[in-house]
Amino acid sequence: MRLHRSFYTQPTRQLAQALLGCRLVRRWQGQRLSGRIVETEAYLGETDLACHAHVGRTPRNAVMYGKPGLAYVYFTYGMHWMLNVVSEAEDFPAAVLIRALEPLEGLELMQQHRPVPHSIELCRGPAKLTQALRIDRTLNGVDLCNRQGELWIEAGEPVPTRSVGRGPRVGLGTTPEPWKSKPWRYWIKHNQGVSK
DNA sequence: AGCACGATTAACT
DNA sequence: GTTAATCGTGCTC
Repeated sequence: MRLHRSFYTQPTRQLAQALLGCRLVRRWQGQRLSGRIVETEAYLGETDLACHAHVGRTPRNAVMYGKPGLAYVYFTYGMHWMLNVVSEAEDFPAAVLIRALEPLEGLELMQQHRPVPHSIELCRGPAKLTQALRIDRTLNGVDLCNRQGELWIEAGEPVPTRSVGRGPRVGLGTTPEPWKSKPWRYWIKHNQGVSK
């Protein structure tokens, strides 16, 4: 069952933790490609200088101002796509970046999209999982709650708080403090699918 | 019209 | 540890 809209209206950091253990599903050529979410990051509105919305509303980040439960997919470094889930209320620009999955279904197709020696490496990174699941600009703005959609999230075994690791977000480069060090990255402790 | 840079990855030394 | 790959975006001129 697809997660209901109300799930995505949670406060963003809470949602980032609640998404751990859930199953991200992509329908591709009639088959299911899926993985368990094991690592996320929260991006929290215009005041968060690490968030794309810190410059205000632009054509690129407009989806983040939309309904909770939309997919915000953006292009970066000239070659990579990143998947985010829009959170909280409409007009408040916040989202959760999905950074890593533990592959569950459709591993053979994922290997065709992204050949690797061991299946645990298929989705161990934000740009790796979008390659493996064939997520790109065509999915920017799609509604994860739409019954007809080709991308959605299903509930999983909840992860107890004691099993959730936290730390600073990755790759922020020139983002000023204190935003650069806010511990808004979450992962499942001791999980092999978490990115390096 | 031109520029600097990025929520990364893989392939180097 | 360092760096090239590669191009859309937002800002300056």
